Amino acid sequence: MIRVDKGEIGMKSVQEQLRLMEFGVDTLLPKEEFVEKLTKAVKEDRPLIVKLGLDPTAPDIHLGHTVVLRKLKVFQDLGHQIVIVIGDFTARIGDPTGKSVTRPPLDEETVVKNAATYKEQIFRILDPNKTQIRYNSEWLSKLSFADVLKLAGKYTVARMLERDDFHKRFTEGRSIGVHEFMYPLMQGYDSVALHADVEFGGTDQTFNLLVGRHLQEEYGQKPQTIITMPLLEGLDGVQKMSKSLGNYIGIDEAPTEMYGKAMSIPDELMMRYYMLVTDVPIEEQEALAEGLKNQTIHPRDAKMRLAYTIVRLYHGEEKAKEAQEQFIRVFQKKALPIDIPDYKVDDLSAPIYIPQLLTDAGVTKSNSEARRSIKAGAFKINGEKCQEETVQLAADMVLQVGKRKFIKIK
RNA sequence: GGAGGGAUUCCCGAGCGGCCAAAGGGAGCAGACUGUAAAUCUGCCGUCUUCGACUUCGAAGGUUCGAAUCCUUCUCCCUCCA
Repeated sequence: MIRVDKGEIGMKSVQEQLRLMEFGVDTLLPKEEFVEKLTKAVKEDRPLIVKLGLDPTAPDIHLGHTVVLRKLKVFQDLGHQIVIVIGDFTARIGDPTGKSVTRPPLDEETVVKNAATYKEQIFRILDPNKTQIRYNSEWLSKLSFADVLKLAGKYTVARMLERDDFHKRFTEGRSIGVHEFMYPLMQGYDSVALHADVEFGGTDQTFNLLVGRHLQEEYGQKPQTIITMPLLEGLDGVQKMSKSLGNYIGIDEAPTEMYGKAMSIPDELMMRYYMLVTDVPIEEQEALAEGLKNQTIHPRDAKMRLAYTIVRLYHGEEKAKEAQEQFIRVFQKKALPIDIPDYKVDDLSAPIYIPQLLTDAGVTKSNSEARRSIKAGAFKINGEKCQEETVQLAADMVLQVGKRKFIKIK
């Protein structure tokens, strides 16, 4: 059983809490049961135990991951108890969700390392003093084979096969390891072990979350409420944000980088980003949406505020301001950025082969790419287009490739 | 266990002895236009100081003046039968 701090739950009415909780969620079910639970919690001044399970696979958190974390933060601010379960034990199987093949298990060292990185990044959103971190090996590794059999007996193969990805793999003749069936059961058992009142996840987690409900009932507990958050589309506006697709904004990225990336999201996604990855109050979001609709607010300005807000959340007010100024300077006024990275050149006395220099400086990936850029007219020296490959350079010259890559010769 | 099909450049996908660094599409990059949005048009899209050279078509060998294309072995994937 989980230890909980008391005393803060009654601060806001059930109605008010519900409004904040529900904003932006994909599904919350079952609703009435949750309202009942929440009402009781407020009355008894007993925080809800809100669980989020994380698989310590990819340790770098991007905005897509923050969707769920932001909502948890809302719950936390309302006084509820957040419990992050790091699936160190389940990682040995690998969540089969959405996968068409069996995932390779992670070794222990990687799991530990990833978990540490995770924790650090999670706490940039959640309050570490009010968040519990648990590892599911804590209870799962203690189960005997008999316990496991009992657990496995609570669910049927047919129901497992209802799950879309399993179903697909099964009908397509792809292999499903028996142990993969255990994954949802283990995740569900986490809820049992923690007596979770609520479990969060992405929409792709729905099945696993439901298994948790089922198991809790089987073990004589009140089943948890499940809340799923939408998957955030990436910068391309189509596919979900993910590192492998390169369409993400990492929460560790530099302020200007973050700001720029945020400005490049499609207009249609703007309000969605506001809703899912910022802390802008609901009323203000509604006002913005209204303003955009009747064209009293320029989409660019709304997006600038979004970009500003995102940077502010991870780097603070000051950096956000700087990033915004930089953006206006470079992209609206087409001036040079404030701090251009220096690049030392040993000998400026003779003309220099530019492609090599650009590649060495990390501005282009290869000499060939650099040559192409120069040919395409994307290369500028001090703002002047230059199509020569070998150029006599001087100190303090600013070389530019494309719109956003600059270096200053030293 | 048996029979067959396949593996091509970031992805999909043509090519099936020379004209192939390899069609086409997607993604990406750049230019114009803009609000670093969208849409559109244009160029690029293996590496190399590039009218040339070098390394690529699952891996290793072989045949040939010449192979992504033919042969052998190996690895992996798929389909059907049991």
